[in-house]
Amino acid sequence: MQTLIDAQKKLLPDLLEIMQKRYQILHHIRLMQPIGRRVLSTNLGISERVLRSEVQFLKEQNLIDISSAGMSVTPEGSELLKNLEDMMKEVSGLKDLERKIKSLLDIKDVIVVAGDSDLSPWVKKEMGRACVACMKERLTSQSIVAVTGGTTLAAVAEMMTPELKQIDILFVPARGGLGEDVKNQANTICARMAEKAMGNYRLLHVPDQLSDEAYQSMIEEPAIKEVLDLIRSSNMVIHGIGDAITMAERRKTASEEIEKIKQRRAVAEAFGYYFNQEGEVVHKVKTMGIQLEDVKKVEHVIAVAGGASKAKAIKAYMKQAHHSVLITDEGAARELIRE
Amino acid sequence: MQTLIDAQKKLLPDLLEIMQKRYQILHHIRLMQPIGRRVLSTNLGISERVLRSEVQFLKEQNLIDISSAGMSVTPEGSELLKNLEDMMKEVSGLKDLERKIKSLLDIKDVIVVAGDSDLSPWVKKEMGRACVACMKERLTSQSIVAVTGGTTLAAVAEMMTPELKQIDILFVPARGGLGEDVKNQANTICARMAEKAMGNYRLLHVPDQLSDEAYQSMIEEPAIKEVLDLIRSSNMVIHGIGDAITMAERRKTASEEIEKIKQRRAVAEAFGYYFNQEGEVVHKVKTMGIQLEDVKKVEHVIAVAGGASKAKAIKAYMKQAHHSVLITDEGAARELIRE
DNA sequence: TCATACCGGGACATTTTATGTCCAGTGATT
DNA sequence: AATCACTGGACATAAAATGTCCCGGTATGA
Repeated sequence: MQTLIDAQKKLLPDLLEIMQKRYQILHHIRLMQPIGRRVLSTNLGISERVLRSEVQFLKEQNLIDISSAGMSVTPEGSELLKNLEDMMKEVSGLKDLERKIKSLLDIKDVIVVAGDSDLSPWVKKEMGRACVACMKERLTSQSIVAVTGGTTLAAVAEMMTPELKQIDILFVPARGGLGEDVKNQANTICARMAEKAMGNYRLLHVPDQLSDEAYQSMIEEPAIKEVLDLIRSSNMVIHGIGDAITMAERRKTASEEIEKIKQRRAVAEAFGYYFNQEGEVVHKVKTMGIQLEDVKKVEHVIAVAGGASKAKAIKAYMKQAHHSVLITDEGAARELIRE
Repeated sequence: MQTLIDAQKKLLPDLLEIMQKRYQILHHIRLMQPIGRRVLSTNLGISERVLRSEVQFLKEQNLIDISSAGMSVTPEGSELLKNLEDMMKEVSGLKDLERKIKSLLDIKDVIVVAGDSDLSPWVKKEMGRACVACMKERLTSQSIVAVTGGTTLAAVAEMMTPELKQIDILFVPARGGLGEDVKNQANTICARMAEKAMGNYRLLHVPDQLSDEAYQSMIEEPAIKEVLDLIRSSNMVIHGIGDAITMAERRKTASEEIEKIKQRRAVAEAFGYYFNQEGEVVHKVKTMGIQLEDVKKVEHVIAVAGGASKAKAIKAYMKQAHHSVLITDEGAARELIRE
């Protein structure tokens, strides 16, 4: 296939451009459906008129439906997107990025989606979609999936779709409260994801701040203990990666702790752990649930994080996570390579 | 790969058309280089102006060179042609033809090139090129290649190129004089092919008509004997297939022999043997060199013949040559299947 | 050495296609 | 009922493709 694409690049570069344009349009429609021409055209940065011509074409090809509510892709269009995804990545150089980053960070697998989530919010959704596809590839029957919080994971949850094959999936939050907004808490996301996947879920109801005694007694609670056991026996973990300072500040972290984090030069954060540039743990939020050493034993670990601003954090975290799959975006990927 | 192309076709319905057009242009340029626009455009049946646009494009892509002598393909263009050959065949249905004919005639391998050598003379060249490629695939070091005469074989010789790998090839004529024009005699073609291939060759200088005694004494000649031994130990035979009557008439065949050939319903001819519809030998020209039973023992036998008019002959001959590889053209192939 | 035929490429009219611009009609939502 | 975002028709205009003509250069053969 590689040779075919290379040959096409030489023999019809002009057509490949058109193809990319149409693919991108279809892609965006799927992402934002139902959507109107105006919004879409400004989003894609092309004039409304040319979008209109293309849209008409896509409609004639039965790849999209057009209604008064806006445009949306047909099953056929969806199928097409799936079939062309790899090739378009190849054409646009994303595959190349993936290969480079995989060898640069020396990790299991890398998926790079187009765009930069710092600049365009929809890129997160795209990462979410990629993550879901990645999950489905790796899930076997009777899986327990542990998820963390964060806006990126929220996007993953939003893009979740029910599994067609009869697979029982149980979603659990990876760790207890880390001090986030309700919307971005692991519990919320866990429930949302399970709902979208038509799977089951268990939650971990633990207050953020706990005295040691209370902590010990909670652990002994049968209801809690059961969930904790499930978490520890999960065979897939999906988590985000954050910039250390940003995360610490977003959470209601005590100022002395923030000081400590800064002093120890933490750059990355993931499921409550803070890492320095070398990938060493310099701080951890005290809460129950999965621990770093547990994660290393989990079969599938998928890290999702994008945006040029997170490149440094990704690099640092990945230094100790060669076992993981990384899902990121073009912005972060290019930044990673540039360094 | 098919799904990829199908998907591409949905996004770009005329992709294949354009690809085929450009491929065909490049292809023809290689075949007829150096060539000018006018000749090429009439040959391809497209207007000179659109050819000009395409040619300009190909030049910009560095696929062809343009000089005052005409256009010729660059090494890069040549590489591209090679890479795309299989796929273009698939697209244009030639691969399909190959498969059908292979099973229809039940032979080792079939290569079909585009066109009909009855209608366009350059198709012979194309078969020649295919034959050369086929030879190179099968040749090992230290090969002896026996070739016959005929215009088709002359085309093969013209398209011969030096072997890059250090392979010693010795060319010999398969059989002695069969009564052809000097230009199409096995000796001539043998020498030409060796020259083009930068290989060595031996010739077989025997008069066409010989009395039995003279024949016997010639065979004993050391110089002749040596060549005959080489011929019999050859590991590749390249030959054409002709229509029986046409061949008999072209050669200075005695009228009583022609009568005999006609009476016995010969339809095919190859290296001096005449075959009826069932593939049975009904006559043979008496000359030295390789015999039919020798041919059956040769490792690689390649038959080259094209043109709708030769379909019947090909079919007949192949009935007793399941061991051979057939190189033919679209015209003959379609005719073969139609029957 | 010269004539000739073929070569590429410049120039421009003409046709076809793509794009810009404006706006009418429609269905859903508030 | 009013509003809003959506589609789709219409038409001018810009751009690209194609047809047509011709020129100067160069290789080839007389």
